[in-house]
Amino acid sequence: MSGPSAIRLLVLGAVRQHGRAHGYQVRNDLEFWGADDWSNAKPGSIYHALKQMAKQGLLLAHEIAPSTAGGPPRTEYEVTEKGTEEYFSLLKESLVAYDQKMDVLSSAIGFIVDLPREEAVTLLKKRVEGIEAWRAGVTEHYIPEDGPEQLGHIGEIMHLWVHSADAGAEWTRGLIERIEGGAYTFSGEGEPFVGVLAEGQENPYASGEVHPGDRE
Amino acid sequence: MSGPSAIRLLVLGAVRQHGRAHGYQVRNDLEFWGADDWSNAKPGSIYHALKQMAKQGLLLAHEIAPSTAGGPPRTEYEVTEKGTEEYFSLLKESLVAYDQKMDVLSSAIGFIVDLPREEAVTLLKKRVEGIEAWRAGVTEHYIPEDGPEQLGHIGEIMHLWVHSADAGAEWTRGLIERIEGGAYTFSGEGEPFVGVLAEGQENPYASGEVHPGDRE
DNA sequence: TTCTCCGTAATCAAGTTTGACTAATGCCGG
DNA sequence: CCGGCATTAGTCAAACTTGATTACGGAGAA
Repeated sequence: MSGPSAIRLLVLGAVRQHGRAHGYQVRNDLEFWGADDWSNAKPGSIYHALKQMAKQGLLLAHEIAPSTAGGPPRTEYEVTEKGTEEYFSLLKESLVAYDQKMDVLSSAIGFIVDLPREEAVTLLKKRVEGIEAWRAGVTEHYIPEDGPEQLGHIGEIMHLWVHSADAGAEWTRGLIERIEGGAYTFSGEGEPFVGVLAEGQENPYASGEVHPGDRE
Repeated sequence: MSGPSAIRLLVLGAVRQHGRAHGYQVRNDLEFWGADDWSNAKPGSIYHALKQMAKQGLLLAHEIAPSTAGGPPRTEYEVTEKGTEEYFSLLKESLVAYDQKMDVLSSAIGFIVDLPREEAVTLLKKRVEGIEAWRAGVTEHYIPEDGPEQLGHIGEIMHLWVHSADAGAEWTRGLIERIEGGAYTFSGEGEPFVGVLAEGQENPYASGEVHPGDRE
């Protein structure tokens, strides 16, 4: 398992949308997305990912003089060509991979409009097929042997996974429909939707206030 | 977020079912459950959890002479009283916590029969309530402001989460019904279902062969 | 002016996760 | 009897994650 990682995609995508961004900017964007809630987009992970990807040549680091607004000297990053390749590869993988890892899928949805509309649809259809194949495999693998119910309550675990796989497939089909129906603005279709905070814009979802129902 | 951890519950529960177990046994049980697929129950994590919990007094470690069947000297573990407390506390928390963390829930389902039937039902009902509260909070928090659709395709992420929360609630309701309908054997109801490998029994789901649909 | 608090930006140490690796023993064919 | 090879059991370094902490400058209070 352990397919593509959510932070890498998130960080790469956030930097890319800015053209050039420093860690704090990325951190703010991801908070704006709510990604600190539904993925491991915590400060440490973000800065780590930035450095790591810089070391791997996916990002180019520019050391910048102390910022105009206080704080330690900051580093700005830019996505390299290799980074762009990695970005699209991660994005496509994440859309197709059936991992039950919602953070990865969520991240990919956030960037899905970076693809051409038909490609997005194709990938999502592949995703549905993947889920169906997985479902067939699992039910066959875990049920028969000596007839069902040999598993006792353990079977409920499989039940849970299958149920939520079905829900995932259903949601995906809905999304495909909406996209085919013309929703949203995809790559090459004019003014893209920008999901990042403009310089100086306030973050309405800034941390501190916890959404109701969240546990600790 | 970051509620209860799946490995701790899994390891504690596995050791408890054996009465006394060494790491490899636990590792095999969890593989039998498929837990290495749907949770981070990899060897390193298991041995780490064992040592950690021994240090914390939840497990008692017995150093044993080299095993009868080859390999390095092994350590057997036993759950202490404090460990039992932790176990039930983790189990209950995991059943109720609405984290969208399926590994935690799956682990808890595996041990749910360690609770009395009515308590299991009560906890699951609390779980449903929790999901509903979360849902209400999220939809309210992320939708209005300046009317919906301000989010563009980003709204699809919330859509996804809500959709799968609904699926989770539905599954939980189904389970409650089955349990109330008399399914499975719970604590204090006679011969319990044993979900571990007997000494020397072969593991039909031993690793190597990947289930169809799994990615890498 | 000086002190303190706040927002910005990033680092750090402690803990966790990973999967490849080691090591010891028994089994089987030649 | 001896060399591989599978099995059993566990270790380890490298990578990742986390939350607390540091460091800096500016705004306002005293």
